[in-house]
Amino acid sequence: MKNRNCIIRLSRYKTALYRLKALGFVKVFSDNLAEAIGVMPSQVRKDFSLFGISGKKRGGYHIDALIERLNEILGKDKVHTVIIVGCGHIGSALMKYRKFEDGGIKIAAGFDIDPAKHAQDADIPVFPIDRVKPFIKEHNVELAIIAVPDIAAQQVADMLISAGIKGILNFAPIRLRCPEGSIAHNINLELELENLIYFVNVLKKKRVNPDETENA
Amino acid sequence: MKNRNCIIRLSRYKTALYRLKALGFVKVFSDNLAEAIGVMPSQVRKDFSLFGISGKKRGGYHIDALIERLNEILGKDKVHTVIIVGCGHIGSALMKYRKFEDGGIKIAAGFDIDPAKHAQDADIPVFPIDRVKPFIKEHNVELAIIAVPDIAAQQVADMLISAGIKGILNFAPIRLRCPEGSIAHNINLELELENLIYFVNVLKKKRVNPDETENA
DNA sequence: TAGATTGTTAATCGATTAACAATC
DNA sequence: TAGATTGTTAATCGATTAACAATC
Repeated sequence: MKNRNCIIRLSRYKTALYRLKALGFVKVFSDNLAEAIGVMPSQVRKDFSLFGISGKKRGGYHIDALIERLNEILGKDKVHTVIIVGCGHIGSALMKYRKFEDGGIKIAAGFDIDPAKHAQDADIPVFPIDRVKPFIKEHNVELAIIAVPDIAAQQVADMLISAGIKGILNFAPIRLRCPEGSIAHNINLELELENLIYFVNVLKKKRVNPDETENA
Repeated sequence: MKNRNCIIRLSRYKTALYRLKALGFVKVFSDNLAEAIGVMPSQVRKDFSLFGISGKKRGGYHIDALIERLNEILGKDKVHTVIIVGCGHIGSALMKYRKFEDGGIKIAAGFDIDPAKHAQDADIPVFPIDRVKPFIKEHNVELAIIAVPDIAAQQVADMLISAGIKGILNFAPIRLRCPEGSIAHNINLELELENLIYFVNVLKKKRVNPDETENA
């Protein structure tokens, strides 16, 4: 169904389509897209049918139309404004992350508790944290990135949501709880690395003992 | 089975266990852990049985022993050395990321093509990129974080793997292909935000039309 | 003992894949 | 037309959940 994996695949199809387009292709078949992102052709057609995307039997899908439709589904047909709360190492790196801008995501401002981080006249200004609520309301911001220490994260999230934020991308190593009507996705960097370490170890054991193979 | 989700759950159990331990608890039941990370108690017991972790009927699991066992399974019973290739915004933020150090992950060095980034005497030194191969071999490094521009990422990955790297955590917005015996996990920041945007839009549609509800 | 909790087996659920009729 | 490709239905697969006997 229209679960997280499915939506992620839509993004990947889109990326692949931009590449094919740049290569001069005009239309594409489900096999091409399947191959490009590493799934079965029936998965591609299934995903598309879920969103009412149709091609032409024998003629495949028109790349331009498909990109446009995918962007529409993913909400990428308009620019989205995002604020970043917590301008430490991670937060300020994200403020300067180019792919956001290229992808129609506008980082409007940063907020931090530390006066040394404040920079009201910078390209992307950094304001004191107590300015975040009025800022959200004034600019109708719906998306926020949280990059504060873990102990502060839930409190910051609650505050942002009460001010009108609907979606949070959280880099603090804690799973945020959200009331209905808002949503948080968590990126836990240490967990990702820990996970990788596990699978590297599995790989190493396989080398030594190729019989006891288990799937990774 | 022992898939990615299962391993991620092990990490989450571990986090929850440290918290319970800090709160003074000594033993824990499958319900407590289930509650803590938001799964069913039978999921917890199933996960544990997959790794031969056993408790006492009626007595639950001993927290200290459980933490130790989980760390062992996850390979966290030893310190892991990691290098970072690409010391731009993201790369240098990760170099300073405290949670890695706290979690027994040692960032040994950074590497960058840009001489302006080099800092051979810094706390975590940054070397020219052509020093990476000898460095990997000399220090037996198996893990790398890639934070270079997307066009360079695959080439860098190939080079690292040929030098002995087994696991790559990739921040370039491209899916790395790896030969057998090595593995890459990809973190695509724009895709994460795009995904969040989609689910926020679903939420907003639900508000307007609560009937046509679909699962997020 | 009675009651609670594990460990495992069986049932359910949902997502992926295969198959194939429709049709260009 | 013959052959290729879609769109959808049915089959498969795997992961999660429920159930329950064992036992502390």
